Amino acid sequence: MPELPEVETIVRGLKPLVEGRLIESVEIVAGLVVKSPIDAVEGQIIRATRRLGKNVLFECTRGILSIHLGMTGKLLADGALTPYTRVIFHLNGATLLYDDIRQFGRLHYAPELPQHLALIGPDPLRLEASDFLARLKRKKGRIKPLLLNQHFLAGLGNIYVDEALFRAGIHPNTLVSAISKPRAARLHTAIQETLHEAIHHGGSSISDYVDAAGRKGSFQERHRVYDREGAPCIHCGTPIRRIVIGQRGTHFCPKCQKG
DNA sequence: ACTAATGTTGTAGG
DNA sequence: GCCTACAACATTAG
Repeated sequence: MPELPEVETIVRGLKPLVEGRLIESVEIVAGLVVKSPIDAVEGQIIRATRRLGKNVLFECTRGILSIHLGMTGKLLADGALTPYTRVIFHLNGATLLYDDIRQFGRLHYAPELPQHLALIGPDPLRLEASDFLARLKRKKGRIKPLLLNQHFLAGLGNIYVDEALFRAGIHPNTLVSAISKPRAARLHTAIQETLHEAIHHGGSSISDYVDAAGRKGSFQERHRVYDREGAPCIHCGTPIRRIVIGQRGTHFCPKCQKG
């Protein structure tokens, strides 16, 4: 569910509500999502809250609590408990809930940034065009699975890859080696513009996503291809097509996005 | 009943 | 080592 813009929106909402607070206790309702002894954060203060790719990081007094929301994870400040509440963080003066229907999310605690997070790729919003081009040049295969790979760039998911490729006029099946330099530069711009606009609109709420206050985003109303199979392309009117690439549903305009 | 869903990871094969 | 396909994880919605 939550890609970079959704996680960014959650972190921005959470920041003023949790930073500086003491984690008094942690209640693990369902242990499936908990991957390391996170109750070690009890008694620690949340010094900073930030996003790393699609992960939410809570930098505490003596270590880092990292949360990946999987497909249906939610972090809710002072929300109501549901049948899907998996972890409850009791803070001094606030409650933070981790809700997750499918339980694909993961919570970790460690004194240092865990290896699986230290190895992810750069943030697409902080990546210069020249660096993006240099990284692309070293890769083989098709562009869509590459953009979904968190070791290449950290934060893009299925929605924003389809949207960015549409804006750049690139067919999702295109071999990376066949993308010209100007076209790759256009892709870099398209990725950043799409992410910035999505953050501005509070992310995309397709089915589950809500921010830390429980509010939906509105960027789904501005999707140009994602979840628009059969609907007319905003540029040429051609029906948007849906195919499968790399085992993921892929949406594109067959006229505006040629190989 | 069947399929697909905003994600990641381990395994196997080319 | 790199890339791809597939299954698995658990649950809901159409």
